[in-house]
Amino acid sequence: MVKITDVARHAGVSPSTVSYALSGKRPISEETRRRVEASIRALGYRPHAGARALASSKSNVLALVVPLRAGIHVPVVMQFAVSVVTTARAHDHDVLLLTQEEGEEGLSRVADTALVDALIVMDVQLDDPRLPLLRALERPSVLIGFPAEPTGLTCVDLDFRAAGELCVEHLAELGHRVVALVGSAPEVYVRRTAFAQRVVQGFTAAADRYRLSSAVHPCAASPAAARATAERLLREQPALTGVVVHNEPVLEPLVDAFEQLGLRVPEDLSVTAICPRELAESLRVPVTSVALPSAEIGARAVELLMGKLDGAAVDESTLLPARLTRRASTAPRKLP
Amino acid sequence: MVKITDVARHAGVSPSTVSYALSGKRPISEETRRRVEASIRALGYRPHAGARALASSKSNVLALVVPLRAGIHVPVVMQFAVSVVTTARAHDHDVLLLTQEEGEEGLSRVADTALVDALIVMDVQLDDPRLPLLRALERPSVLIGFPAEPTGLTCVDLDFRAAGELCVEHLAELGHRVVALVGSAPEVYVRRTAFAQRVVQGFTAAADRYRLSSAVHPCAASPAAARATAERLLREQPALTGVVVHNEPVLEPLVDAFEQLGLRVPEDLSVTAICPRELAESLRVPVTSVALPSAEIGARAVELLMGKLDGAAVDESTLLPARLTRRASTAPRKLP
DNA sequence: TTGAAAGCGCTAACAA
DNA sequence: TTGTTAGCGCTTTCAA
Repeated sequence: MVKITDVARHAGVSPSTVSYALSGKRPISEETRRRVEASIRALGYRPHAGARALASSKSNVLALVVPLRAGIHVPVVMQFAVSVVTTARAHDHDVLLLTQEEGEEGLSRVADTALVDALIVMDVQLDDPRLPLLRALERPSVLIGFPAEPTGLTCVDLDFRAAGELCVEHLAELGHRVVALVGSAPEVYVRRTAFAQRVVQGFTAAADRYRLSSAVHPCAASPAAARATAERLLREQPALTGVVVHNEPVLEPLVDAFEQLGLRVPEDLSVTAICPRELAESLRVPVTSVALPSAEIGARAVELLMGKLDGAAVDESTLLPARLTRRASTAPRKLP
Repeated sequence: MVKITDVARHAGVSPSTVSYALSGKRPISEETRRRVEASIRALGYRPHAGARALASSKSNVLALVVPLRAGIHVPVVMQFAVSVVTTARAHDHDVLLLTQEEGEEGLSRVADTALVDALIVMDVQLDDPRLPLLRALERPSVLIGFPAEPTGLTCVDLDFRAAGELCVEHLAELGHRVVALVGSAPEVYVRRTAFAQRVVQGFTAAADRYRLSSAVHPCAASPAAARATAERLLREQPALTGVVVHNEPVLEPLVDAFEQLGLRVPEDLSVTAICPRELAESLRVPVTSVALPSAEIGARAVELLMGKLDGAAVDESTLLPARLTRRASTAPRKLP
């Protein structure tokens, strides 16, 4: 293995000069820098990560905790993960993958052993059991999602409450008076997952504000559940003309089910969704939607973390604004 | 930060005794072990990962390279990743996540800096550009998938060739004479992704052996493409009665498309798939399938790597046997 | 602008 | 069964 002393000897300088040439933490003459760089290339030198971590107390690794539970939409998780890795690499960091299963013990393990410098936690619940630990940890962390009590934590997410409101407002402005929210799987609510709760809050608040008749239906992530939900909606709210869907895997089967039940989208029923843009665009009838910007959220999480690692004061709360894009699935209510 | 010398002092032993008590690499008296463990707990000691890696030249971290390209089915990738992480943790290792994008440079970076002890590479192409590097690397690796020339590499995968054969054999034995393979997205074949190619080989070989009339159709991962493929199949092979689907996102829309075109499954058309078991079971008509055991493959990859890290001689090639499960989507051919 | 040298916290060879 | 000690390869302070 080539080490820093080998490079130093080859370049005719001291090891510290090589180190500084690499880190840029002190000025190096043009001439010396060139020699050092040439030697590094000639010898194929790569600094040893462990030695670096030991000497500098920085591992340049971030932990990413991904959820693996019922009701979460896997492609969205992957998009997050990829954007976290990509952004982290742009900041010269790597990403260690942890599963939710490892729980609090996993978090303290990687933090306390200095395996990672900082942590990103996904799928936060309103009353997440990991919060006290994250607050106490000596390493910075960023949550993707807002718990009920975010004080002392750094959180980033789409403004899901606004997303729920925007969908209802859009439907209300199109003249719809009876609306429903088809939400995530029941387990997601049982766990009090933050983002799901906030959509419900936004939906309900806006529906009340506009004096709409409204209902909320959790829905499991299967075509069968989608069909059952569609049937139930029509039974319980026969005058229904507006639906908000916050459940990716169910969006397409739900629209299909409505059409099979004789409701044309958007002629008889307007549908809006909160989901990744690509999904909304990919349906046979492109769906009016509030985009879920996974890549942006992941990138933002990493950047916040980099700020904290640099000792900067960063915003405790980053709510990415919800924006609604009109597509073919919504239309003014037909007058009876 | 609590360090090993603190623990040693607290327990009244030497640092090496603490180290050995932790690693079990030499016998420790019951009495001493108890004292050491008590001190570790009392002080909340956690060994510093970097210091460990430096002294032992083992980081206890594996690299996992995940694909992010068109035509790969994201949930399957996540299943792999999760099973790799879970299995790695069972062997006291962590997992560093790399994206395909980082390419060969990313592999040598994490290997040469000793950030990781070993690597797992997914989405291998028949003539993967990373193979020479992986062969030359001083650290062990395992490929998920078989390249054209696997000599000198350790590979694990489902026996996709056998999977393709099994599906055809099953159809042939049910009396079907005209069959088609609906494969992965065209890009996947352009890249010569190993598993997709092998399915085609198995499908074709078995069809020839049984003297079936057969055709292969790559298909993009969208409902629209599924529908177009269904129409094309019926146009080009009007006597078609058996279909093999090797394309997860397309399975359900394809079956729907066939039914809308007036073909009942399985009465008019028998459908088999190569896909995760859960997907095959979840359709309205459960699909006869060869299961893609992602979790098993991921676990096996980690175990092979652990063997190699322990200096064991492991099989160069691990082909998990393909097994076909009959479900409701296949039936004997109706006689005309 | 550069060099010398003291650690960073741990493991493992050597010695007892 | 245990202790002593020499590194592991790098960063960073101190000194020039």
